[in-house]
Amino acid sequence: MAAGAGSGTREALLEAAASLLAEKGFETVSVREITGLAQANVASVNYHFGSRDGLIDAVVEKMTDPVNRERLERIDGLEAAGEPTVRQLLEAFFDPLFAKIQGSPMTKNLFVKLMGRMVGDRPYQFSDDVMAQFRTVARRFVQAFINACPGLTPEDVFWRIHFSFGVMSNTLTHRDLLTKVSEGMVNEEELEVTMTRVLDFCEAGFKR
Amino acid sequence: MAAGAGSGTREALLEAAASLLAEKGFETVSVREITGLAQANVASVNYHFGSRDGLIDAVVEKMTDPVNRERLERIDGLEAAGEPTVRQLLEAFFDPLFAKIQGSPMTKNLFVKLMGRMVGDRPYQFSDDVMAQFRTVARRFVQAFINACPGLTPEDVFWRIHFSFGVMSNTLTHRDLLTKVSEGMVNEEELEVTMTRVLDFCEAGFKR
DNA sequence: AAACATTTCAAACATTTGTTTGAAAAACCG
DNA sequence: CGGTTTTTCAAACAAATGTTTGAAATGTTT
Repeated sequence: MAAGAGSGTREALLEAAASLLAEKGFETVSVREITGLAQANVASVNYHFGSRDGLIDAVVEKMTDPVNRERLERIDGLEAAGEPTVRQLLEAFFDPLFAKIQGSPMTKNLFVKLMGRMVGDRPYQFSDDVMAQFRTVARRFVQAFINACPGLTPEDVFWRIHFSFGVMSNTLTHRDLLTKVSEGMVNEEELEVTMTRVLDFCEAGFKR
Repeated sequence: MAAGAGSGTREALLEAAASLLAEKGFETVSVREITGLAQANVASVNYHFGSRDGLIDAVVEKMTDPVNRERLERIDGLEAAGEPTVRQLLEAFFDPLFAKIQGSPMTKNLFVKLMGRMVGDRPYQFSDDVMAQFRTVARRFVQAFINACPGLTPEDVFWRIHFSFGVMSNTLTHRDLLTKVSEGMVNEEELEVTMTRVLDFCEAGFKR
């Protein structure tokens, strides 16, 4: 049983699943769509991942793992240097996501949407591993945000973090929508520009 | 062919569909789940609404129609009295939603989630009627927001409206999540209180 | 009551879903 | 090479999907 190396089709399945999940959400993508895109047999999903859910969990884990790891590194660095500001915390939390997005082999749009769905879609539930990881990250950041907002109650801070999450999720998932809806008033722009907009908006929301 | 009056099962189907859609999203709810909850026959959906999609469209239309109508009335009133502020516009846009939520025969949580999903879920597409209605509302509000933000470019304003939408959608759909995740730091609260939080956050995001 | 339209319902429709099977093919190793 | 494990694949599985059917039941009108 080879542990690290991928078997070709295994990787192909992961990649195909990722782009389809990004495009259509977690519930509506079928095994046959995935294997079709990956040019693999229908049974390969169950062979390599045990089940459809196993494949989805694998996709999610593969993306969240390095992101959450870097988030912890970033906040470590910030706290070593003093008391981080709200802006710094927002960047420490969201930047690793952008970095992963930018460096993705997938087309950017797809990857971005997938990331957005991971926080937005229900009733998809993360695996216990991923969930535990998120809890660790959350605890660290929540405490840091509270420290960075002396004028706000912890409850207030909690809600604003939640709101920022919502902005991020919605923006990642439906960024292209605005160009369509705006009837020419909003042009396509680089992801980085959009993300600065998001950070500006959220940072302002923490002011009191 | 009776036009206005509902046939009992017709109403039951609409109500059952609404609560199930709210709970599980647009894609995962089956016709048999709906008819089961409504205590109606499987065929009744196709008889009364032509198809599953027809039923979903009917549910959405029934909720969006009065909300969008009142939004237009509210902005009419505001503009008749002068130049509305950002806060007033946010309230004019979101209050009709809350009003409908509060007055719903459904349990609040379900209705709230359904409303949230209507802007958040993909790849659900509104019917052409509903879409046209939204476009009308959007045009009015966008222009008013632009007027209310002389320091911002139309593009900036557009994005911030989009962000506010995201906050609202995410909050409506996943409001209960925060209580679970916060590990006791955030208590359940009235919807109205949460909505004030949302408005505060969004209003701040429009400042420059 | 008779005639008509509307609504319900059990049963079956054809597809599609995720998963399993068992044998064939490929890869690996001594 | 021969033996073993790993991987592929066509076919079939049971279950669930939205939809259709045609006859019963109900309601309405004359």
